[in-house]
Amino acid sequence: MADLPTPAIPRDNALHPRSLLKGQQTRAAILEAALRLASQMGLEGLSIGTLAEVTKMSKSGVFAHFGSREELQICVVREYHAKFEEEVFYPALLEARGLPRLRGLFDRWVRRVSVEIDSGCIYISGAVEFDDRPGPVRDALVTMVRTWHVALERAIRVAMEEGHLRPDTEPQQVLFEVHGLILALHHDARFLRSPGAEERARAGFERVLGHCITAHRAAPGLGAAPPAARKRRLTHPE
Amino acid sequence: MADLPTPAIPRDNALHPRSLLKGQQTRAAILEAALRLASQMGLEGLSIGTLAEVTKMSKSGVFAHFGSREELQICVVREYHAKFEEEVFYPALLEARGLPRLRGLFDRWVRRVSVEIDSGCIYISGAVEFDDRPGPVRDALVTMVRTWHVALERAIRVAMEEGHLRPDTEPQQVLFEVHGLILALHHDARFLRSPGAEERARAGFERVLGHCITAHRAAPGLGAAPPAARKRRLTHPE
DNA sequence: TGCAAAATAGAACGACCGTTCGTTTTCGCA
DNA sequence: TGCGAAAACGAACGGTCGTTCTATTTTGCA
Repeated sequence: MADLPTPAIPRDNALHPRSLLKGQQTRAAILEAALRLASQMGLEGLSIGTLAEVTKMSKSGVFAHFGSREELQICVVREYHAKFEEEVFYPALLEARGLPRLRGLFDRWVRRVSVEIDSGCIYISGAVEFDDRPGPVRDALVTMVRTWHVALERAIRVAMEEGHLRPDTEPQQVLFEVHGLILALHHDARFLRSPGAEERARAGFERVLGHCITAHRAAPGLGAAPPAARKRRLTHPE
Repeated sequence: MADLPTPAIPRDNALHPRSLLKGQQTRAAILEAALRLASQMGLEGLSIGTLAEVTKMSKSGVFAHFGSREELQICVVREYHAKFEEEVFYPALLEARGLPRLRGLFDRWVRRVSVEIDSGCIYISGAVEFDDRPGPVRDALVTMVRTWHVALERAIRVAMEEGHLRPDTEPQQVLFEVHGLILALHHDARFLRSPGAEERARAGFERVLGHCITAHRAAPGLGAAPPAARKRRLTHPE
């Protein structure tokens, strides 16, 4: 279950060095536009016609790259996952094991949702759109979110092992509450457009930690990066 | 700014006693079906054609009662608000001022979201669907959610006045975190379908309260109902 | 009981949707 | 440079959508 099955990228051809074959690079361009569109209108609001307009292509031209709207949606979900990995997960791995890394994960998560104030988080909107619409799109979404949850839970457990969090901490409970803070941030900032949501999310995080932290004032700082961050990826459960 | 302008109910005609005029009662039936449909498919997924099938009417027959799809959506939002008021807000007013009432509000809120595990909360799904889609539907949603937030915040303040919560409690912060717990409950139960979400939400609530409670063990109980619960309604801000 | 008004039906509209298919253009490589 | 393959196009199909319009039925009350 290592990772995303990289879809149909032809072998690293030794001849055509770094330039993707034409098809792949327009496909990438379409996907980028689709990601932007889906962030605004939701995965269900993503239409091939609009996508064709934005990319200045014909509907059938766009369509040919994915074979069906559903496949397109799934590709968008995977693309979002990759971006999320890159911006939130990987950078946090460079911070010291335990509490600093956990803080790093949350901090980048908050930042991402805040940045997305006018673009929308596909995990969150997708969860609502597909919560009772079975099918491969829903499955892909669930897999991605579960992956992220597992990664977060692991970070919490590591913080316990390192002695930063009390041994009686319940990782699932902490995860639940922290995720709630992010959802509330998304709701208040994006929907209600009430200011101060980001600070409230951060304050809430500190309060959640305050409950299970051992060394009070363990300097919220960023310890020096560990010598060699092990190459690790988010891996999908099951 | 008292309340919902009761829409177009003809004067309580002394002659046709309790039976609504035919139009009003089929309108009510349509609205009920619409509420059920919108809970499953979201406000955007609500279509007049499907609604006509469900109610065994013609599309134009359904349409005539609302004049536009947008009006229908707004009516659904208002209907949901009324139900929410009835099931969550009013009953909690019968409990003792302060902490008991606050607990009552949260308890019923949780119960509602849990019951809705297979029906969907329109406040939550609507917030995601309309977070960047301006218009009267979004406005109606925001108004309703704000109303509920104000009511909750007032309950928190009352608990402070009663001395149940520490005077340095920040009502907005508590509200933010409690709302996050509900959103996480909705997400985990409905989307991830992970068991135990309800208990985690309740545990989180107790932990949030634990931070600002004064008299530890103030018996989570339900004090006798106050002699005369003042007739109060959720009133919309602004 | 009868008549005006209200409620419902039914057909049709234009717009957009995802998808198919045959053609034309462009690309990648010998 | 030229040729086969890949990519993009453009028109069309069947379907659903919200909405409009004109009949037809049902209702409420004199």
